[in-house]
Parts: sequence; C-alpha cells; structure tokens
Amino acid sequence: MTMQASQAITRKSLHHELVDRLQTLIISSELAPGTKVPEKSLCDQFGVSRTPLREALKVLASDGLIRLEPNRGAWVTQVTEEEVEEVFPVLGALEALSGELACRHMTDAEIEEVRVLHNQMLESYERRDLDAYFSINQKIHRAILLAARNATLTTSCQALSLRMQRARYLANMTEGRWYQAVQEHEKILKYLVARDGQNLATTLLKHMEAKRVSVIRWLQDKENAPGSS
Amino acid sequence: MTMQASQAITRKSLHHELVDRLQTLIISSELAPGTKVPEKSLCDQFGVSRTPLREALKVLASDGLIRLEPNRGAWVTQVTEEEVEEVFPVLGALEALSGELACRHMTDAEIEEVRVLHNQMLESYERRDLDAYFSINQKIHRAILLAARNATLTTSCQALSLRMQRARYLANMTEGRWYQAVQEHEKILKYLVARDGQNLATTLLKHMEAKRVSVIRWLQDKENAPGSS
DNA sequence: TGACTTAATTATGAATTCAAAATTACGTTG
DNA sequence: CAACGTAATTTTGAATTCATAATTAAGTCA
Repeated sequence: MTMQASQAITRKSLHHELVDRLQTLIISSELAPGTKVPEKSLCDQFGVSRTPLREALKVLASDGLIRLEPNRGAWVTQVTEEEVEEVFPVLGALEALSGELACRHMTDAEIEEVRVLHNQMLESYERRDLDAYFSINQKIHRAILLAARNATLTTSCQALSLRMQRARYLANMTEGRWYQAVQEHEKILKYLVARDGQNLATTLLKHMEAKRVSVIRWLQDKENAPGSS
Repeated sequence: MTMQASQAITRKSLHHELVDRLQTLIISSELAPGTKVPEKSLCDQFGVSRTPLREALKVLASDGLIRLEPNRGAWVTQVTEEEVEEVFPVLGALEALSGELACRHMTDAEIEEVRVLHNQMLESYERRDLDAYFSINQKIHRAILLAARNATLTTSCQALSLRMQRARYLANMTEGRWYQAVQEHEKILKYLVARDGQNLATTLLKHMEAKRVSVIRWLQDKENAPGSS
C-alpha cells in the first residue's frame, strides 16, 4: 500500500513544509525522544528524496529538537532535567515581556477573546478534561504572545515552547497543581483586563516557574517509575 | 574544477562549518545586506558542492540572517527599523536575565576578569578606538552571559545579537552616546561586583534600550544620507 | 562457546545530475 | 526607438549517484 501520492507534498517550500511536519511528529511523540530519526522511512512516507529531508533535519537540529551525530545520523532529543532548568527561565523572561507588551498593544476585542478562552478553560477544568485544558491554555498564551506585536518574540518563544511541549503535554498534573494553575490564570486575566503590564509580567513569570517545578517533578517521577508510556 | 585546496574545509560537520563561515561573512558585511547570496561563487570559494551550502542557508534563514525566496534564491536580510524595534526589547529581556543569573553563579575570579576587561575598555574609550571598544564590550557581555550558566540563554542571545551585530558594529556613536554607554558600564560592573542581580538586570535593560535608540537614530541618518559605505 | 577478525551490508555525507523556473538576451513590430 | 514577445541561458530545487564511515553478519581460532 504505497499511498504517498495522497501525502505527497507540493506546497511552497519543500524543506519548510518538512520542518513543520517533523516538528508535529516529534511533539506528538510519533518520533519518540531518544530514538533515531528514520531517514529512509520518512522519505518514503512523505514521498520526497533525502536532500530536502536532510535540509529540514539541519534546521530542526539548530532548534534543538534533534541532535546530529556526525556519520551516525539524527536522534530525537530527550527532555532532560538539565534542559528544563535552562529553558523555563528563558521562557519565563520572554513570556513576561510578552505580557508587558500585550498590555500596551492588545485591543479590547482581543482581551474579550481571551476572556472567552479563559472561561472555556475553566469549564474544561471542571470537567477534568486535561486535553481540552492544555489546548485552550496554549491558545491563551499564544493570544497574549501575538498581542505583543513582536514577531521576533513570537518566534523565540515558540521555538522554546516546542522543546518543552512534549514534556509539558504529558505532565500528569496533580490535582493541587492544576488548581494552582487555574488560580494563576485568574490573575493573568485580571491583570490583562486592567492592562497592568508590570503585574502581568510578574504573574506570567511565576506561572512559568511553577510549571518548571511541576515538569521537573514529573521527570523525576518518570525516572523512578519508567516504562509506562 | 579544482584549486579549492587553499580554503577547502575538512573539519567536523561541513554544513556546520559553513554556517559559521557564512555568519562571519554576513557580519563583516562581505556579504552585504540586501544583496543576493552568490551560491555558485561561495561553492567555488569554499570548495564544496551546493548541497552542504544550501543546508547551511536553510539554517541561516531560520536564524533570520538571510531570506529565502522560493525559486529566486537567498538574500542577505537588511537591518530594518522594524526589526531593531523588535529584537532589542527581546535581547534586553534576555540580557537582564543573564545579569540576574550571572550574579548568582559567577565566580570571584570571573568577576575579576570582567573588571580587567572593563578597564581595558575604558582605555580604548580614552583613545577613541572604536574597534577595540566594541570588541572588548562584546567580551564583557559575553562573559556575563556565560556566567549565567545557561546554554539555552546563551544560544538565544547570540542568535539575536548576530542579527543586530552588523548594524551595531557600524553604528557611528556620537560622543554623547559613547560617554553615556561608558557610564552605564560603570554601573554594570558595580552591580556585578555587589552581586546585585536586580539592579544589574535593570541596568542591562536600560543599556539595551539606549542602544536601540542609538541604532535607530543611525538607521534614520543612514536613510537620509545613503551611499557612503 | 566466546572473544576477536574480517567481510558484507547498510547508512551517511556530499557531489553530481536533471527538470523546472526565472532571468537575460535577442529579435520583431508598431 | 520603445514595448512586447520569444528563444537562449542561467539559476534553483530536488532526485540521484557515489565514496566513505559505521554497523551488522560471518568466520576463525583459542
């Protein structure tokens, strides 16, 4: 069953398209952390030759999603404690900035959109629907980021978020942490509505710090009780 | 086709080496902003085929140093006002973080090294030696960055710095701005020695903001009096 | 059997080739 | 001569090919 015709890529820049697709595969763990990137099989799957695929791998490597070992191929990077301790502070600083800028530039309509998302998120929290919660959560953070009106900031933030996403998405929040996160989001909305950039920045920073602790804890648990995907 | 021997590349990963070399060419303006990247001539110059060169171009494009136009090749990006307004705030936030972390992690010996550099910088200021000043200036910022002990932060900062470097390096500081910058550096050293992370962060942020203004002014002057390179 | 060599296979890195697109050069016509 | 259209050339994007390094398999000998 060679159905690569259906999946064959034609749009704009091939390597760029491949970067997107590979990112998706990595975030969704279809390409599992620590495993080798199956160059040949991906070429078959996407119906492309090795040249554009390898171009995409170089880009992903510079973003830290994969690691290139000379003459030994590409490997999906693991989310390590060390990396988490590095990335979250940086992400915190960037999100804080995005909050500050968003307070200056966000339209009232956009704030209203965030309020709607916020309420949807509360609902999914009530339902204990973690998937929905994460999805809406991301939309809120993204809305704030976009409202900062700074493409460079957006790019930098997203690149780092991507690296954490696998880890964060699967982080089985405790009931306590989940409640805490919701409380933090109440404050985020409050300060956004008040256009209080300073306090929003501080809150987003603390929010990220709490996430860091949560993810670290999850990584440590996983280490002690490995195996179950 | 031969004679590539003189500059031929042999070290580790070819595309990685090419990324480095091309960055250097771009920063030094040997590849001038706004011009087309001469793929063929670079291949000849480096003695490599197009494949690894194009891999490097993809990476540089994702870092924003060049722009890829589908079917039309690669172009060295211009430093625009818009971009400066975007990048400097982000860089400011990151340098502020680096200052905060550096105060926690820097060894006394490392602080001493910064002091030495600082004094050298003052000397080059007295001599009005702009090249030396910039070079030492960069070393100081880099020392602080490395002392933050955060590889992710280092990478992010440097990527953004690179994009600004062409513009900043050529920024013909006014006497007034130069004096101001030196004063700012006095404070930076002071707070570093005191390990006052909060104030160091604030100072670095202001320092970057002042640089932004300076570069913007330079860009505007350049626009009104173009041509002279 | 098990450690060590050596040969076969496979995967990787980079050059080359090839089709398609864009650019340039040329010629025509008004 | 200028504007347009067509042909030749060059450049680009991507597949293919090729040399080399790494991995696996097979064979040898204690």
